[in-house]
Amino acid sequence: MNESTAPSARRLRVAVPTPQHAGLAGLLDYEHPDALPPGSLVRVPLGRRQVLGIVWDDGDPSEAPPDLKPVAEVLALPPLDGAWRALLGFAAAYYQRGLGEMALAALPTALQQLDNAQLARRLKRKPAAPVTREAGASAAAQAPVLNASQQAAVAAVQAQLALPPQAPRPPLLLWGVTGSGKTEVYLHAAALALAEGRQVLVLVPEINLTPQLEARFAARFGAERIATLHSGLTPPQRLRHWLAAHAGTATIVLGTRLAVLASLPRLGLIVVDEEHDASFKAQDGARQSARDLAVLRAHQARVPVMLGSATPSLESWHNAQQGRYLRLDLPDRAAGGALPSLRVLDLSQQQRPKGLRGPGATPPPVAQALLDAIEQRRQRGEQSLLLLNRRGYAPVLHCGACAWKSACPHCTAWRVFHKADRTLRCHHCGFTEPVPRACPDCGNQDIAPIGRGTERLEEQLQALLPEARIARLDADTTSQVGSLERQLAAVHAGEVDVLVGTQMIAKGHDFQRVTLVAALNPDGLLFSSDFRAPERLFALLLQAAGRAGRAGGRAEMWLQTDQPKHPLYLALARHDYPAFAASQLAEREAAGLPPYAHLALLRADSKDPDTAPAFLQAAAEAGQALSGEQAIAWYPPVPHPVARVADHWRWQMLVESPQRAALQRVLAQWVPELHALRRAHKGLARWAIDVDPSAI
DNA sequence: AGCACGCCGACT
DNA sequence: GTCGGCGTGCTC
Repeated sequence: MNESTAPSARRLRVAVPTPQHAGLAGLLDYEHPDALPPGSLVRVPLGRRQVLGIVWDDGDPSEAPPDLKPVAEVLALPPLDGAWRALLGFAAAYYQRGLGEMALAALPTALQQLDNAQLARRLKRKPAAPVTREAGASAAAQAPVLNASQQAAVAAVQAQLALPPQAPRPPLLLWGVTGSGKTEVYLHAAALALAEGRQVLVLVPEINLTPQLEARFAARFGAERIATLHSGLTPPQRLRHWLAAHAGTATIVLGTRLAVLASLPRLGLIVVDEEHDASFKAQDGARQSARDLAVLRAHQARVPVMLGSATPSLESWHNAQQGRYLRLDLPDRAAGGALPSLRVLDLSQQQRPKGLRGPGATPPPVAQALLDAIEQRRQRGEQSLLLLNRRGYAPVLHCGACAWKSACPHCTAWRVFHKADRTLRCHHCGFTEPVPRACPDCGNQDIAPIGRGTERLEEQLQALLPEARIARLDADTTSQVGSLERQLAAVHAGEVDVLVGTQMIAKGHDFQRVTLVAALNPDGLLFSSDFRAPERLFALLLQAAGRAGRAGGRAEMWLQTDQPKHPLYLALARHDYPAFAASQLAEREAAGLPPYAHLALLRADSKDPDTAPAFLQAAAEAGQALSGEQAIAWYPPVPHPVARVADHWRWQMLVESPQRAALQRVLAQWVPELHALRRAHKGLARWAIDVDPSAI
């Protein structure tokens, strides 16, 4: 045979979006006439459909299957670089997912529908030219003068940027309270990376927080070089921004957790703001932690990563104590004004406000002393912020005559009474019905709300303070687009005296005229079964305290509690995060929890009550039978804290090891067995492994 | 996961 | 007689 005329097709190994559950390795072989560089995006046939795939490498020709299908189309895009592929390869292995599934999920979905003609049209519409090195440097020069601690933090980034590639770069943990000037440090650090012609990735926990940070970056560096990436974008927007990052025309990429897997060919710096925030851990799909992947990505790319927080995660704090991270402290409130002083109100000692006394009366939402303080603020034209972490009118309805309660027929949960539209709503499955006029069981007319949500708080407070202008901010009042901005504008304009809301009001937004912040019932989180609950509570309360007027000198934070002597509140009153972290770390060590142990959770659910626990039991036995690893603890299956949701029974089992590597090895052996086990448990609806779960 | 094929109940 | 229920099986 004549080699020069025979079309010698190349064999390519392509990552395709086949979930690991399909039993395929994730890489499938295709042929193509020409060599294609790894990272090339291709359209390939898979079964009866065509899918987007990523060329991973040239397969070994000696083990080629006989009949390979040809690549259908090669997308006219620069290939994804080796650093990106290494990151995705690690992430897929670490979180026990298929490589193709993981890699394709990181690409904008709109990319899958585009053909090359459309792609060419999109690429032609180039955004404005990237700012030159000189412009980046001069922008930094216009920036405000930094205080000494801010300068030290920026210098740490500068030093790491100047290191030779192979030198170790410990992640930088920027510790500073609200108002200490973390954002200014990010901006200066970004200017340094931009001045070297590199891209900067900035991660924030929530979509709500992107606009204000985007505005700060745009004002400093120009809007045209910024691309945002978050789930609030339309598919075409998301594609446009992703392409700008991939092409390098966007030099600042700002987004939520999904942005950590963006293609950034000239990455020079990663910033993770509010690094402790639980939103960085995905609760679906591969359940990856964007903060952990950011640290890994920076390490692989040999670039600095800066994690910022007033209340760092215990993992990061521990890493700093161990010398693996470098802690940088911003001790002062740069914007002026001290943190508000904390006043702990012992609820058992407090007088009930007038008008809500007497037998059978609902417990008062606020003690008389707090009510007086709110009224004083109102008369001075200052604002108060009331935090109640429960939306709706009342968490449950109850019949006074029989035992009926507003249970959800599909979940092990109560349906919440929403008075505004007179519905009972399940916050787990969404099941909604009109409120019954009488008890569905016995016909009794006397069905009463038990407990209090923000809706009821607003109503009761209005009765106690008839002249106050009260507004409410929670998921129910901000569901429409633009309504959050509208309501925030009203608060800023001084049209509101008292703002009532869920934790939404504690995050990110500055309220200059607020001089009183009160947490009305935070005790629930003190005794939650979630081992991270105290950490979240401390962060939430300190963050709420930070909302109060940075300018005004007499801001106060009040806290209503039945546990006035609880160590968490005492540490909070002293603004003493290190003491709190030390006590939490001691508890974690004693209990064998992260960061002293590494966890993986196997979750399963089934429509019938028996299949999920039976599958997990078999999985636990299969795990215990695995060879070798000594340092692994296999725990028995237990029901999920909310045992049934949307007619599915949810169970989970925990695997724990003091060594991350040992856990990883055992998971890699275990997962193939789970695929086989799944086939033996027919009624199983779904199962998933959650590596480094946020709660157990 | 998709998307087929493949056999058993209520409808035009 | 068909439309469609989701059980089972495959995708280089």
